[in-house]
Amino acid sequence: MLADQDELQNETCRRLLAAASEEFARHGYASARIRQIVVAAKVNVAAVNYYFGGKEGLYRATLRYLAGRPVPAKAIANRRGRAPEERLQRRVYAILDRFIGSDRPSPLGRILAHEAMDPTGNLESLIGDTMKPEVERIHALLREIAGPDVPDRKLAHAALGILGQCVLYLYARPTIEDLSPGFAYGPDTCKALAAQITEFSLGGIERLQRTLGPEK
Amino acid sequence: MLADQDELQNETCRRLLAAASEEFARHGYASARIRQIVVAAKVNVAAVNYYFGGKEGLYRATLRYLAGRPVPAKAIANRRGRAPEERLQRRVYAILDRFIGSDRPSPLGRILAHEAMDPTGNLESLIGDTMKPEVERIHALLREIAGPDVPDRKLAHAALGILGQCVLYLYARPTIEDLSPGFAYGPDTCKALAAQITEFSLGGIERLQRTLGPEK
DNA sequence: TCCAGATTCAAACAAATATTTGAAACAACA
DNA sequence: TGTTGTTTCAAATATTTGTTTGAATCTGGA
Repeated sequence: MLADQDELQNETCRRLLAAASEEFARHGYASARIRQIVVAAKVNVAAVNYYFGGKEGLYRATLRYLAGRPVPAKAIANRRGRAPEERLQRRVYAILDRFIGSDRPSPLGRILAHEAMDPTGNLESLIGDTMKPEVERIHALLREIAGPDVPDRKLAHAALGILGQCVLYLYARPTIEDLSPGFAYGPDTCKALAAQITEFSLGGIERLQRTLGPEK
Repeated sequence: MLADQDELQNETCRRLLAAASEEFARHGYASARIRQIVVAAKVNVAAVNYYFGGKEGLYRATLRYLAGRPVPAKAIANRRGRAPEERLQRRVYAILDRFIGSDRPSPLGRILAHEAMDPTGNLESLIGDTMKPEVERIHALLREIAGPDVPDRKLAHAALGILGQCVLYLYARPTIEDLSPGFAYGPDTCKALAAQITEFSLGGIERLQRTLGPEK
């Protein structure tokens, strides 16, 4: 078995990880089929055990492989100095782009969703690596926007709400396509959705401020 | 094999359906284990094929069994005459209550989520029976609230956003519990969440109206 | 009581699946 | 070229899982 950092140097490993990402993303750990993976990777069955020690090892390596990938460069440009509202929109866009930016659903996002529905024991670390920082950043931005008077609990809930609006498009893709026919996934949609979600949520925050009573 | 309507008259069938609901809800169709179900139901393995013709038959019967259950009475009280804002909150509460109202996640909701992630071919009818009417009702309420000037596309998106905020708590339960420790699922939470989601979303709608330009 | 049909049961069966194996092919190097 | 360690391969194995089977048990009448 190779060390973690060597996995990507090896052609067989690379093809295996790529194919595994697709398969695990589509069906989740339990329903994913090793055979399907090795066929797609054009690799012999035994390679899985030779390099990764088995299905579970391959799964964990796949998680590392996906979570370790840097987020797309265009999404990170989130310079300071801009208004927090604009930075929020960029954050929202970054999430959407990572999850539904391409024409296909993001493997990492889908695995995360499967893991959330039927945990295999790797959920905590996955969340810690991917969602937690995201939610905390949003929470902090909301604090900047809302000022000090809105209680923290409400802002935390609002941050989750924003996340919820984003991940709905990831989790429930077939549902969405069924509910609003003509909805097309892709980069353009991504930008438009980011604008709408941000707009909608800013309104929500304003109302949270207002219902506190006017400027106590 | 029995006719659909007779399934609930039979003790064995009833126990089987109850156990199947739990197992399918936990793991989804593919990962659910017949053996697990029959052990939980205290029933012989052969009963599955005897009464339902196999795993798939049991699954379909389970879907009928769950989708056919009436929504809790307390949630339906949605009389006309009230302000649309209040009716919206009642709708949101109804969804939350159906999905996360009890201490345990709703089996129907979880199966829906599994089905959305890895469809077995029963998704369309499930959505048609449960989610679609819900989203349409919300959409109509939003129209009442927002007036005629906000474009339909934006309202449709807002309706999905509300749904997204609700289902996040269903889909991503372990994630939520990890992200905001101390969060407790239950009837009280349900009421509080409905209030917050509604409040937040009303703010979003207001802002949608405002960005149209003042009263064109 | 006896019979016929319905239901339950333990065991066997067949199909699918991850894993192992031992030999063959390959690569690096003296 | 010959040798050594690594990688690939087809086939065999063990395990899990849904399904079937045929006998045993139960049930409701004649």
